[in-house]
Amino acid sequence: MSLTKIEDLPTVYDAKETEESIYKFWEENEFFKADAKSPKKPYSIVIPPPNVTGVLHMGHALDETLQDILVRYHRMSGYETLWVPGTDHAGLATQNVVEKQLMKEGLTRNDLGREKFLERTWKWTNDHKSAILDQMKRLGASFDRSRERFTFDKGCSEAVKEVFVTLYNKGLIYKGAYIVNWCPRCQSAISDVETEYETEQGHLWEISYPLKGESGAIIVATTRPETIFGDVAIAVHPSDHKYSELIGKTVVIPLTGREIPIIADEYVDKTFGTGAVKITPAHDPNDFEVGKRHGFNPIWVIDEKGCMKACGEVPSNLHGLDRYEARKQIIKMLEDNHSLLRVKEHEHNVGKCQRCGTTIEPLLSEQWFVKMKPLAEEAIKAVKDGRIKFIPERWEKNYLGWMENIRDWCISRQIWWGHQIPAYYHKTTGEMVVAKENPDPENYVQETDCLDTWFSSGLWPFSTMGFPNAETDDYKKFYPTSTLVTGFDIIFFWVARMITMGLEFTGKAPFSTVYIHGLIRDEKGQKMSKSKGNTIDPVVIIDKYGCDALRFTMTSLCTYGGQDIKISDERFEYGRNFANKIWNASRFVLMNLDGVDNNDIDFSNLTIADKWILDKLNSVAKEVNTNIENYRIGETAHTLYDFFWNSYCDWYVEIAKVQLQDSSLKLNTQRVLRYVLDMSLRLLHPIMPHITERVWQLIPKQTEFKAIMLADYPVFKNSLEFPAEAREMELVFETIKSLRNVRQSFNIPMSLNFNIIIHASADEKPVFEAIENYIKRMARVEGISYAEVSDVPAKKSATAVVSASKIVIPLENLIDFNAEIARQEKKLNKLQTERKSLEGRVNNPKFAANAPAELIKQTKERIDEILVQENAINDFIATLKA
RNA sequence: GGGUGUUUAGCUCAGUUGGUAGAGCGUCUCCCUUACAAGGAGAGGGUCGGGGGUUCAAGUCCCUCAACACCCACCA
Repeated sequence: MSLTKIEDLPTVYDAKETEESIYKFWEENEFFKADAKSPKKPYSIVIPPPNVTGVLHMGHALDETLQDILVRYHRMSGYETLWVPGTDHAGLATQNVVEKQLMKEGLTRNDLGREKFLERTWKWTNDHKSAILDQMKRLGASFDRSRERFTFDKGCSEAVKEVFVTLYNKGLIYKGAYIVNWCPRCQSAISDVETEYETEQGHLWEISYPLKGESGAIIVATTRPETIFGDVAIAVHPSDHKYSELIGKTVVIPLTGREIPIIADEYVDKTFGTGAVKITPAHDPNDFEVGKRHGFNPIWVIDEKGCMKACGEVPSNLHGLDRYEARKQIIKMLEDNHSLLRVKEHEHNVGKCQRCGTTIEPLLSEQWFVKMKPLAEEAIKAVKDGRIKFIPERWEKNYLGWMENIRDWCISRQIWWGHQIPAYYHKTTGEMVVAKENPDPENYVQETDCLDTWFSSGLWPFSTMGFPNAETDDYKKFYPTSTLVTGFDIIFFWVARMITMGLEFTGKAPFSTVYIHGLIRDEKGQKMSKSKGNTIDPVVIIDKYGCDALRFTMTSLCTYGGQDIKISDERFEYGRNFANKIWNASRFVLMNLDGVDNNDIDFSNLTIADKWILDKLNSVAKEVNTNIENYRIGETAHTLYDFFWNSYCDWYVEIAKVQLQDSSLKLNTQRVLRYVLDMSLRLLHPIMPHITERVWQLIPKQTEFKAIMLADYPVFKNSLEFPAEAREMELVFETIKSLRNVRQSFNIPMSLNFNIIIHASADEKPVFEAIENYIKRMARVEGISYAEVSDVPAKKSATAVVSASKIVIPLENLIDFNAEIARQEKKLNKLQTERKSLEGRVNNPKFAANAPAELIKQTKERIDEILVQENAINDFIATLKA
């Protein structure tokens, strides 16, 4: 890196310039590359692969930042760290994109045919495959691009085939006809988790089915009258007296006249609708079960496009009609026929395709399923026995609840873009073979269905490490992975399946911790979505505020409970301002390091301020390590912000300005300034990688590290503990603060330096003497003299009680003495209130009996302290009034 | 119907073994004090959703009610 002259550094931090050059510096030096042969202990994360069709959004920004923080922290903490990047082929999503392109050309995928369509989709994919990962570079992501993977690459295909064939051979994958969620737009089955329910205002139609051969009818309530042609029976509850006479009789379907029986089934709810249900096994999951129980053959009346089927069961005028159009027509026909008795408003939930929002059609069809129950057992156990831990813990319950009631997973999709199911059918006999390769391409054709895209993502933690080959260096070194970072919205889609598959195929939990963070929402708490137009583009934020500002702001908003995060554009000013603070404080330090040597701090020549900041830094290092280890990332950000801004900048740097004037202290002060800056930057680096690297490269020092990202992460050290001095510094702060308060209260201009008299207690006097220079400079004090605590303070003075001492500021005619009396009385009041409350406690015998001795001691000490201060204030007031 | 989360300063939210509340922004004063006005100094502001309980002591634990958000299930 080129070392810019300190004096040339701009006074405003230039994020753009910094981020570009710094990221390039890391990449060119291959600092992100992990070494599978390293003797260091491993830490690994696999990225939740973003869709190839995806564009970087705030959710990624948060997810990737958190991963990068963990990765950078562990890298600096001595782990051989690997972060595997990659993308997901996103079956349906990608297919839709390419189909849309074709549509513009007036083509459909069928015009091209499977092979040509795949060729085209591959081309599109190859053009876009890495775009989103390139965008993630803007986030500072330190993933190892040399290991970039794709869920549809060769290795992943191998893994998919291995897993599919094995599960099939174990009887855990089966093919069968079941009701699935069918998306008429995507023209494919989708899984249960891909179906989202929305409450809609609909209707409940009551339709009369006349009895065959006698008068009377049974009235059935339905929300979907268009399915009546697929009815195979009317069901009533066996114990429903209303209908007991009718069970076993035959009714006639209105409009077509087909005859169906009335049956009894426990499934029916006597209290809902009319208590009689039409049974349509081909188009309703519950009806399918009922139909199966009673041995009915399903009748299809709606096709894959959501249109009425052109079959004998459906009146010919409805053939090919869209389901909703057909519904209208049927209502009319039923009305004309006097079969429609009543229409009621009815609120109900309607399933929608997660991807396109189309109302799903429950459709009986032949699909492939994974038998989940047996697989789930181990996945439940692994979480229960702690092999896998969820952070925050409450998601465990969520996960377990789902796993314990898991249903089979429909994995086949009627699409072309994806892992084609490795099943082969004999061209003439139809015999099916499931195998990794076609046993005989002459005579066998492959199953046309593809797998759910989550099938391959479910293998991600080990397919990226070389599986099915368990002997690769990466697999041996980095599998199982350490932490999985993701949002709660894909626990079922992805996390649960990785756990299941990982345990089944590698015998190990694919990761030990699942760190679940909240979702990013807009300032009103609404989900961000393109359709709502409330999205915030991370790239825009980075351009405007800088990547580190984005990262810091988001990180600071993360809570341990994983609450959702509300953001708005202006929020990022927080991070930007902090970055600028770091920049300017660093500039100050760098500008004041002239003549400094390469030696470490001389511990025999430390001032109490030096000791205080070192002690503080030390405890911050301890806290930060603990917090990161425990996924308290937000607290980490707050701790570092507070330390750097409030302790280092506001106090230590100001004090250092005093010490730098003293030739006996200058050199060591420079070393302390440099050391604390260095360590602060290291502590901050995982959260704000660019600015810390940039500044760190400018610090003149001897170090074996080429970059801050490779430097040791600061940890707690006994040698940096100075508890006594840290406490003494409180006197400095209190003194200066109260003097500033006096100045403000009486509008004394900064230009006017006043003298003070310190009525110091015996044990505090030496401390005051040691800190005289700080007080003088930071509170603008001209001269300091001393008196006994017991001495009567001068008249016409403002006063401040600090600890056991009092500070008197003779101000002659400068202040309004009535105002000063009021000020003192207010303070007195506050103290008295506190004392009374404390005394009440101490005088309570139960408190004395039950409270810890240490607390009782502290309380008593505080009371004594207050009494001393109260007396002092009373003295002042008396003097003023005299 | 089942479950989870939220309710703390004007706004957005922190607050890990129970010991009388914090930050950022905003507000009010003052200040361009040679790192930083994206800054510095000072100030004001809360009966921690309501009610009850346990305890010497509750924002923190228990019960209950209310409002809001989300998840799961899905009765035609």
